Amino acid sequence: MDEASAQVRILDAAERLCQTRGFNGFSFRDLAEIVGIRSASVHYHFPTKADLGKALITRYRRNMETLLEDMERKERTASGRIKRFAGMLREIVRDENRMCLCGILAAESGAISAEMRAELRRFFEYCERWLARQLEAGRDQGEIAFRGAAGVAAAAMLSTLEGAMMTSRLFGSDKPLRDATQWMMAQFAAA
Amino acid sequence: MDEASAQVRILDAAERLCQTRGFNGFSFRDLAEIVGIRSASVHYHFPTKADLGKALITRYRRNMETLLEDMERKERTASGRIKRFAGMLREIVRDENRMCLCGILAAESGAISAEMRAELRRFFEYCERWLARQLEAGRDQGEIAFRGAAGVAAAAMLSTLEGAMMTSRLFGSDKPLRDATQWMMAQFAAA
DNA sequence: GACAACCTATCAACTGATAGATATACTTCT
DNA sequence: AGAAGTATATCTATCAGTTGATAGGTTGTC
Repeated sequence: MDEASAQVRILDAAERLCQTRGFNGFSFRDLAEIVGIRSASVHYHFPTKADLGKALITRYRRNMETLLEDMERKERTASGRIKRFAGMLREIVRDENRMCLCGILAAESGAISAEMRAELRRFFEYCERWLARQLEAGRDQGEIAFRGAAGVAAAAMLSTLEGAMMTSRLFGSDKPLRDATQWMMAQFAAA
Repeated sequence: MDEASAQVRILDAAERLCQTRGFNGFSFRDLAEIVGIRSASVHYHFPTKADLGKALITRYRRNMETLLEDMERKERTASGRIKRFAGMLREIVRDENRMCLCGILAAESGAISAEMRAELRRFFEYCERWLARQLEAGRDQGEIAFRGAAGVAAAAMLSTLEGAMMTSRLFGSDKPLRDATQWMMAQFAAA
């Protein structure tokens, strides 16, 4: 038996399916089949699909927050931390050609609930703030160079990575994402 | 009455709906209702949804090719042409918060047919080649500066723009895309 | 009379969602 | 300790609505 609770296993299955097929690309029955229960039991844990979607994003964001905060302690240089962040995204693409959960949901943002959208925004805002913090720290250390506001650069960075994930997925290779990461790091390299 | 043929009006409606809700976010009946015919008639023009999707991408790509080739004649500087390209994307976001058709389909690429995916790749390859050509022309003129292969820079550029479109859409504002465009142009500005 | 472009009518499959029964485990009371 | 009650998590069965798709009839034009 799987040790994890049904709730967790439902979220795991939903996350993977959403990352590969999009939010409208899987059903409660798909989840039920994977988890090994009936679709009514999935509804017991997440009454509506919007509830499930919201829980999905919240968990994804919290997990990302934990990972990034851990990284802030463990990785010494700012550019190292940013590279590791990009590496996390690369792992997602590598594993079954998945897309960032929030990236695919942002693309589908016209087809999801307002609550899901609000939660999504929080994810992007958090990532941007984190990246901006790394950029500023790197600039203070003379390790990273850039002109203009750190926030704008961080947003552009995130856009580049999310966009490159999409392309990588489409071409079934992590090369576009690797290239984009390298190009981007070069933009921020101190002269 | 609308002058355009039913086929064109179906594609117009499908394009808009796909850009806002994704490929799984609209039905043959949605299209029929907008165009003012019955869903069976939509199937007459496009037997399956994959057929429709493929036609959608092909038309979008051909249209983009025409626009970009025209632009190559009309706009004198390379940076001007690239800015105009970004401006085209901005217009899409501004108009009902739409997303680039091929961007949203790339995000959903796990949920579409192999034929659609192949057609999608052609779109991205074309855009990348076009951007790379502009970058090289700009560098020759001393108007644009960058290190490394033009192809890699062009791919990164396209990723940045597509990613920023996603973010703009999510936040319901074209500011992220505007900021990303400006940041990107600054990266390529000749010193 | 042939063809293109539409129509009506219908299909089986799938969708998200609900009502209500059942089983199991933990409290609480005698 | 044992009975009774309660909460949680699952089940079966079913719903109405939507989906992509098809068969076959109708209309209008060259």
